[in-house]
Amino acid sequence: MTRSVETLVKDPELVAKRHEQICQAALTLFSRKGYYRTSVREIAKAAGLSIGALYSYIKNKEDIFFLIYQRILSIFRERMLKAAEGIEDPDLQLKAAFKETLRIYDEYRDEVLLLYQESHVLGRQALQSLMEVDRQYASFFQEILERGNREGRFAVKEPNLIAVSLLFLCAVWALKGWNLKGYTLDETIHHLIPFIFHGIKGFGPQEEKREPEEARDEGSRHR
Amino acid sequence: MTRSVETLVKDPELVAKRHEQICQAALTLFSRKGYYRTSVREIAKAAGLSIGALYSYIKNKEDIFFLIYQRILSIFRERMLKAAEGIEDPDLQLKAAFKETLRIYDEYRDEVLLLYQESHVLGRQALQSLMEVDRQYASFFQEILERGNREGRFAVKEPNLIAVSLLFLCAVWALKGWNLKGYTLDETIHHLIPFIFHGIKGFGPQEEKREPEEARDEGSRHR
Amino acid sequence: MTRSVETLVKDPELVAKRHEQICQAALTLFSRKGYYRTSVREIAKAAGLSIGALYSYIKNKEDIFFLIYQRILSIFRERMLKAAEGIEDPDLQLKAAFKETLRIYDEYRDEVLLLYQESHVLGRQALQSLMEVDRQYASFFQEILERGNREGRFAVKEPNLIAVSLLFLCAVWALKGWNLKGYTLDETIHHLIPFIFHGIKGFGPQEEKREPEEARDEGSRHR
Amino acid sequence: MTRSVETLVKDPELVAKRHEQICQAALTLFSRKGYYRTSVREIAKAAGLSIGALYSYIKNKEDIFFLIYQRILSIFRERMLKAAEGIEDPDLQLKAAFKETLRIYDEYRDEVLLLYQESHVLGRQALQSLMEVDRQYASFFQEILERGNREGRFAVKEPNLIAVSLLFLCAVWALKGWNLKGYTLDETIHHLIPFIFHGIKGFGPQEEKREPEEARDEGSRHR
DNA sequence: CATGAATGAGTCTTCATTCAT
DNA sequence: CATGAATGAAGACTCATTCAT
Repeated sequence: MTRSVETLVKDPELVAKRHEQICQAALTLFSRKGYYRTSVREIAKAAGLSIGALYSYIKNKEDIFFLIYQRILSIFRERMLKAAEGIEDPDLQLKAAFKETLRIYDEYRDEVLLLYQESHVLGRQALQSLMEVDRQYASFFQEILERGNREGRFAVKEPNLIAVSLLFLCAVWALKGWNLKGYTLDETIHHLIPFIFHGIKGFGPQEEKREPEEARDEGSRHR
Repeated sequence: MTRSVETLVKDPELVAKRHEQICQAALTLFSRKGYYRTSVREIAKAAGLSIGALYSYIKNKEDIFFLIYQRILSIFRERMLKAAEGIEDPDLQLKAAFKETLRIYDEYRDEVLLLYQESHVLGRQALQSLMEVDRQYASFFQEILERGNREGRFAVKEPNLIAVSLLFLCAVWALKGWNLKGYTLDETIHHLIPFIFHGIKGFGPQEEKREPEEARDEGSRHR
Repeated sequence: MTRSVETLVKDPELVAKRHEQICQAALTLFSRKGYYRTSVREIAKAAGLSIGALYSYIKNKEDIFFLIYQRILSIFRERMLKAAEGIEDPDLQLKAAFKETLRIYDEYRDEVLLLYQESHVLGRQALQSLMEVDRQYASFFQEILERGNREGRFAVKEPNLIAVSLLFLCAVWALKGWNLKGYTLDETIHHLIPFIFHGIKGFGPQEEKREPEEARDEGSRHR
Repeated sequence: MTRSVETLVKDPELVAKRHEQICQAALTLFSRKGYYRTSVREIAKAAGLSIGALYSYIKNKEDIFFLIYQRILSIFRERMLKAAEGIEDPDLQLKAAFKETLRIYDEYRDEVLLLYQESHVLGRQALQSLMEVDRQYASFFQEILERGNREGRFAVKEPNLIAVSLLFLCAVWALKGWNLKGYTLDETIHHLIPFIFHGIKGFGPQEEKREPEEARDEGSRHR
């Protein structure tokens, strides 16, 4: 967060445009070959820039990673907050947040993998801010849980711990997808939510509130 | 699994001893700096070997990674199976398996991190076998769940999906530990298990079976 | 022939210039110390390039060898064909071809030595094309011999075998020069030609056709 | 010649036996892969010795080459001298010497190739002595030529030059054999001798002296 | 005499980064 | 702003040779 990518070029629009190109190109390459196996030359070529030009928009190879990572975090946060905002019912809000996060992680699976696999590329500082974002993200879940507790809807002894776990669980799909090839994303969501709510025992009260707007694809038929 | 590390030196005892040294040294370095930031020279020095000597016990830098990864997998499988074998009650067996896995992941946190972060270092083949092991590991959880279902103790619609998720959840501690600094390992286990059994609703039947032998550290007092 | 040297740098003129530098430098070193005893670093230094720069004009160390060898072959073929073309009289044409080849081999003695001594550096493919060129070169001699036979001027039973032998004989000077230190190149040519025409018996018809244009340096005084 | 291979082991018989093993093994490898591409390890293994043992019978890798080369030279000289000794008639003696040399070169083709291709491996000293042997070998041909001249049988203006050329010509078969695949060794000899005697004109007196003892395989029928 | 583990200098090669044009 | 040639430090790996057992 504190850190930023210094550019030689000053025109902010151009910078934004170029950064977009660079991220696009680098992400594909990083996903396929990993950060270290990808050379700056390749990124430049894939981005349609000369090396010289590339280096007018970044200072380091690390910067490229940082660029991607910044982009991801802002997208994630934004989308998730938007998806869950204004929902009063804790059950529905948690569901919405969880579902959206899974969807995002699915959509940005490459990016998620990158964050998990190559985050050590980032220096201390950047790593700290990544963790900070993660914590914020988790605390968003935590607040829902706590509200649910207060309203007598949840019975979560350690909301912090469970929030972190829930957020982490969202990454199963992205990180262990190869182990879940039998399921679609929606099926995964569909079956994961009851687990989250009632565990493997699954004998909690069954009368769930319906979410009218999404009844088709994952609705409340389950459990 | 099929693949093995060819060595110039033939004495198996010496090879084992040296491989131990190498793994020890490499693991520390890999954990601290990542695979690519660690040079073979450093590993050699840390292992107390000359580069030449090191290279008579491995063929590649990749081999070093493979060595570590082989070691981890065999340890994990063995310990987990032993910890859960012979337990009749599905609740207790699942608890035992889950707890042991978390404990192992804690004990071998560096290794787990390595597996998650640098596994792309492995070529196709090795990667396949890693996935295979993961699948086996998961299917062990799956069988417990299925037995629990049959005996009317669990109500898990998709044992496969949930098994993968449970296994994945074991990695929270190792991968997100920095976000759980407030908790000890035992606390984490202690609070995660009810979540797994009853979800965030937590209103399932509360009379849990005690595990006589381990009542002290995680017993059923909670909830 | 098919194979070519890929370069990172694209400007063809620059590439040509650098390749020239590299060949020059490498040839000297290879001649003095052999291919394997010469390090790429030395070549770079001798060529006035940094290693990095050198490697943007070649892909391999082998490429350097290939470059030299390509250069030699094209020079040789061109010069020899030009020297002998358009001569009607078989005696004179063979003489011209033989003399020119010896001259070339003298001028490019280092290169010839390299071809004989280090050609095994080349992979299968390049080796094949080297042999092919050699065969073409020999078949040029063969055609002269066959025409001489048809015109009743030569009596060569196996033109192919003798052509190969003649071409090979051209390499004496380059390969066994140290054993012929008493002779100049011209003396060598001067005395080798009668041997080729009449053998050690040397009692063939003595009235040789003069070659007006070169009467001075090697003329028909001999025999 | 002056130089010799120092051995740690003192028993001369054992040394001789081991040297034999080493030469055998090394020759095969050198022929296939060249001197530099062959590692001492490989030689040791191929010779059925441990590296340690190998190094008790040589001081250097170069020594191995020297060993082979010494062996070749002594064999060559011995066989050639024996083959030609005591023949009075210069024609027959030259023929005998030439034929035997070709045969030797054929039999020891690998070794000949080695001498031509890798002789630069030898240091100054060894190289000098190799040249010396070559000179001696050539001067043997030279003496025959000179005697032939004196007896009015040959008309060789520069016996030295022609002797060197003749000796060199013997190597065609070994060095350019791949270009002479159509011919057998005997055919090659059979057609090369008339060339040497009468050149490409081939119109010298045809009444050749027969060599009674070898009339079958290459006799004077030809021409 | 034999063994083979150990040594480490040296090899080829890559790649992030700079800077003159 | 763009280009891309140049730089050279650093990396993985090989291999001749030694020496303790």
